Amino acid sequence: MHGLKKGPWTPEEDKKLVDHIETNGHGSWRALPKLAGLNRCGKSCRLRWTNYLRPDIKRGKFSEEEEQAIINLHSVLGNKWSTISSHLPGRTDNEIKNFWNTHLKKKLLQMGIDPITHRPRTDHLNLLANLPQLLAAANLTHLISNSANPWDNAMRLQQHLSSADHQQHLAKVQLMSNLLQALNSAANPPLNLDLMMSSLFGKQGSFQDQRVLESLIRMNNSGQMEASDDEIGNGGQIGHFSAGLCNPMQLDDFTTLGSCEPFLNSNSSQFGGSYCAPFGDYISEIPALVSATSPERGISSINENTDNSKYPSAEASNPTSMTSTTFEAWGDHHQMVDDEASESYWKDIIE
DNA sequence: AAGAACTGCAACCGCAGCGCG
DNA sequence: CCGCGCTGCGGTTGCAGTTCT
Repeated sequence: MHGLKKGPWTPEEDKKLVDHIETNGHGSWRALPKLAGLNRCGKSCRLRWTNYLRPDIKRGKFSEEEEQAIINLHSVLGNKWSTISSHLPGRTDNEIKNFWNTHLKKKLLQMGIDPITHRPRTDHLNLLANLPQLLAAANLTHLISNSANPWDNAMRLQQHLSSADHQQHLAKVQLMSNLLQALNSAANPPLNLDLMMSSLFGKQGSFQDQRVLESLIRMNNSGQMEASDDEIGNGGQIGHFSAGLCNPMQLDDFTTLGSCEPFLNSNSSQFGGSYCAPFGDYISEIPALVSATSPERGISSINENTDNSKYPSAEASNPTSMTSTTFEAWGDHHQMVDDEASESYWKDIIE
């Protein structure tokens, strides 16, 4: 039909719509505009009502709990905004979609998490430069996803963030990252391991700490870490590793990194994820946020029980080719009770 | 102070699914 | 089974408000 009004609604139009629906219900949306005396299409009326005028709509900022719920639900459901909104009373799919696109997506990206796959990003190879964020994400996502009830997450998160122990680990990681930037500088002299160990970890440095550092230094001194032109152009970020590092022989040097649990968290060994990263085991310790599958295929694979190879493979280098799920990613034998509770919780939601 | 760039949100568009004749 | 109309959904756009330069 010609001449139908489009664009923002006026208060008068809103009133007409509300009055009509309150007295008659919406009935057929197509017929409604005529009955209500509105020069709008039915679709526009429906949208206005469901996204804005409905009396049960909750307006205002999303709470931490809602935020975590959205992240968890999105990791399982993908962009099923209406399904997600059905689990958040008073929130519309449009509002959640907007909130995701404007806030949560950016937040996850900043944490080094791919908002589509909910896994740590592998699209940029300068992983070391993002180590602090990745590890923070690993710790955070571990907290988020190990809860049987997502509403508990905010509390857990808060407790965790105040943990001095955790902050100490992050500080170490930050130091490591900074150190590696220095390693990658133009001067690049051979390095004194003992000096660095004492600087970084004091006399308390563990054997694991030392092994990690040794590996990094060995890489540096043997010239395996190179800064790309792009990264130099990016203000001298730490160099990425040459593609050759996905070669198993060279990866041998990195397997020691898999044992650096102090940098991750005390339970990091439970993460059985397996995707290619220049750091092999080390990065594979970091879990997906919730689902290790991309949302597009996540639901159908919830019940799969694929055996992920421990080491990077060509297939595993493609995040979208992952077959493991969240629940598998938590994997192995640790915290089975929590994991099972979590799995059933999300299964319930999906069903 | 002014213009540019960015951000957030309401609204629109096009498509898919469903029910009905 | 097919076509049609309706509804709901997800992606995208447009614009007002805010921040930056």
